[in-house]
Amino acid sequence: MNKKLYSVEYGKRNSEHFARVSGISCFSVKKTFDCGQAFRFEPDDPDGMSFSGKAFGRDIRFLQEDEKTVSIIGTGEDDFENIWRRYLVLDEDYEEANRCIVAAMGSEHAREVMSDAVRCGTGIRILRQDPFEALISFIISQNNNIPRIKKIITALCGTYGKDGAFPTPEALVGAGVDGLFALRTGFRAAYIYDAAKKVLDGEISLKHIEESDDYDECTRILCSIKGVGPKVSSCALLYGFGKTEAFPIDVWMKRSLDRHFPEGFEPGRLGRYAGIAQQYLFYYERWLGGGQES
DNA sequence: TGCCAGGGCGCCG
DNA sequence: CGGCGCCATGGC
Repeated sequence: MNKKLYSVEYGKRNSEHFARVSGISCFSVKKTFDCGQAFRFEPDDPDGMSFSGKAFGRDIRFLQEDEKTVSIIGTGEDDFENIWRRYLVLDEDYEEANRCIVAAMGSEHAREVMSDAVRCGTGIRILRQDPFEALISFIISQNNNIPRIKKIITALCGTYGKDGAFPTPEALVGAGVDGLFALRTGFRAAYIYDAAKKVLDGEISLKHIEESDDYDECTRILCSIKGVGPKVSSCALLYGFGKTEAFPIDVWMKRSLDRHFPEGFEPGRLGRYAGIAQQYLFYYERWLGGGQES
């Protein structure tokens, strides 16, 4: 137990500070930032070895040096320890998670399917994003496609965020439903507004949700926001609040479960690894349907 | 050009 | 409860 999962060294290159994380397993920058969990990152090269974007109000770049080495460019030691280590969940043992996920399946067939999904998706790391950003982002995601989600979030940050950071609850309430609607958010404008207002007023405490161990209570709280149902709620809890037992089911996941587990699927068996398993299945389903059959 | 998108709400049986 | 139309928009 407590085995060392990575080591880190700091440096400076071209007047930019960086942290180089080495000896890490199951970390693909490309898969992690291209799998539809974070919407503010874009590849810097066609191969996707490097992604740049914004998180926690900072400009940051993640560079895949080799299979077991990732450089975080634009951070010193303080930000690495206080922000990026947690954001990337570097202390999660993904090799152990992968074993547990396969072992948790109830039949040989299910183990084979899950094993394929794990092989396909391994390298994805479930990011722990800012709670408010995750909540609003997944409200925007509903009945929407990933390119347009990104576009709306970019507009939101550019118009109402300070220096391009994700907007505060106060800024979004200040925008008003009309201001949000003007950014082409459509019927989601009122939902975004309601979420921001409930957080700003203190009717909903994001900190309380973060600290709560009662998953059902967290769900009830988030679902009291207009336009937040089981799916948006579970995504926010998984990607923004560190509730790794969350198992969001969207149209892709429905297809995956129908296709591979006609006998039924019990996310509860996966415990705290349900969220990772869900992301593998989601990625696997999109890969199968995305025309990359090679 | 239509169908679809990391859904949820309101209404109806 | 379960099904279904609708919501606003644009990617493909």
